[in-house]
Amino acid sequence: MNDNFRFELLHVCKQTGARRGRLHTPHGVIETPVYMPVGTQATVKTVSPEELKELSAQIILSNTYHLHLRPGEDLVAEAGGLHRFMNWDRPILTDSGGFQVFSLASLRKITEEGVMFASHLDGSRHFFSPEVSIGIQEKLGSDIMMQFDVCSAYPCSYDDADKAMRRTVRWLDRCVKAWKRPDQALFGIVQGAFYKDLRIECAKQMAEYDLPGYGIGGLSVGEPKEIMYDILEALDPVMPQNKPRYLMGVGSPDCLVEGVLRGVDMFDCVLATRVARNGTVFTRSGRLVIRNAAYARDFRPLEEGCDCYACRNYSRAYIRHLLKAEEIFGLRLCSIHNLRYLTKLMEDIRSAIEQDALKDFTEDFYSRHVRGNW
RNA sequence: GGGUAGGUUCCCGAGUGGCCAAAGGGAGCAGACUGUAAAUCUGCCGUCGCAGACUUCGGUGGUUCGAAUCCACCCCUGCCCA
Repeated sequence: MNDNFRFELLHVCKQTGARRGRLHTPHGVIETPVYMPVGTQATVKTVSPEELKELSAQIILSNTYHLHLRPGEDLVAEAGGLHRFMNWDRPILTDSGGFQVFSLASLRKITEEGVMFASHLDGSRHFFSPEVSIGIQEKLGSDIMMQFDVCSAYPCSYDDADKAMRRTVRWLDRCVKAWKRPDQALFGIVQGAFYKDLRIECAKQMAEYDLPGYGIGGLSVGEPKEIMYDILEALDPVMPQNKPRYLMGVGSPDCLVEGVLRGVDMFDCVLATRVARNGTVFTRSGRLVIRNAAYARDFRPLEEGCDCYACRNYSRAYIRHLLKAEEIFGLRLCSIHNLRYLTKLMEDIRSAIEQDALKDFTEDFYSRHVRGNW
């Protein structure tokens, strides 16, 4: 490919094999492993770009399907592209709409040519194909485009997984052919559901395209975590060492740690911001349902020692009050905290890798979690 | 003082003889959430237990096999008139 998206593998943790890398893009460098906040509709819900920078977000996601429906890629292009439109000058990754084929399953029909959607907004019909998705993403002007893929569910029969994986590979081929702009990267997406042989075959086929990076899709769709970890372990040795690996839609703090341990470089997840809006925050000792009555008179910050804007200035009792009173500021404070929790977690992970101490870090991470989940 | 409309489970508010522990909201409590159709969704919400039992609809006393619902008196509240 070109040098716009050079990936440097800076260091491999001697304790764990985890990767410390650096991905170059036209809008700046991304230190990996990285967590990417999700801004589906050209905004990370409740959080401004300035706030995202303050909490050290390096890159954010946006979404092809959603922006196509509203406001439309032509309008975004007219605004000068997605970066200018939303006032975010750091890298942007756009998902292809493939996930909406999965999550809006009741509203679409898939054929080899592509997918016909009934818009979730007004029922109008929209056809997506590899070519259409790439065309939209080019108009949006994201730094990293994702291929249009077929994400299978859990559970999934071998036959269905096999078909979805092979179609995804064929669609990658079409995406590659449709892809024109050298200032945009294209990532393939490894599918194959929960079958290691399919996953490995998919990864090997996609590696031949020598893309700037590769996603791992179709995980964290309801399967037990151990199954996801198994798949990641199977993929680690077969995915290109010199390219970033992006585990799509993951995740919770513990899944980020486990993913890095298995060779993943990039993550995105709505969990942090969604859960924040629903009254739960991440802490080093596990999740805290901050809207619960237990915190009504707790005047400590969400997390002692956290450097985020919420923790520097407000108490649990105040934030709980805001949430109970349905004040928007509460949603913002929880979102900011959760995003900062994850960006800080990744900073610490990067540092641990550099020091060949990610195993120690992981043990410490779990020793703090009183509840065992997240 | 007269008239009138009312007093229902934390609040609002349905219910006007049995299908009522009592609709529906709200509040409260808890749970879920992983490439965002999510500031959403689900559950609990008189008391104790599995079933079931028990105590409730302003108060007291009646009518009735049976009353939140009918009758009498009393207490209280809103509005109108004096």
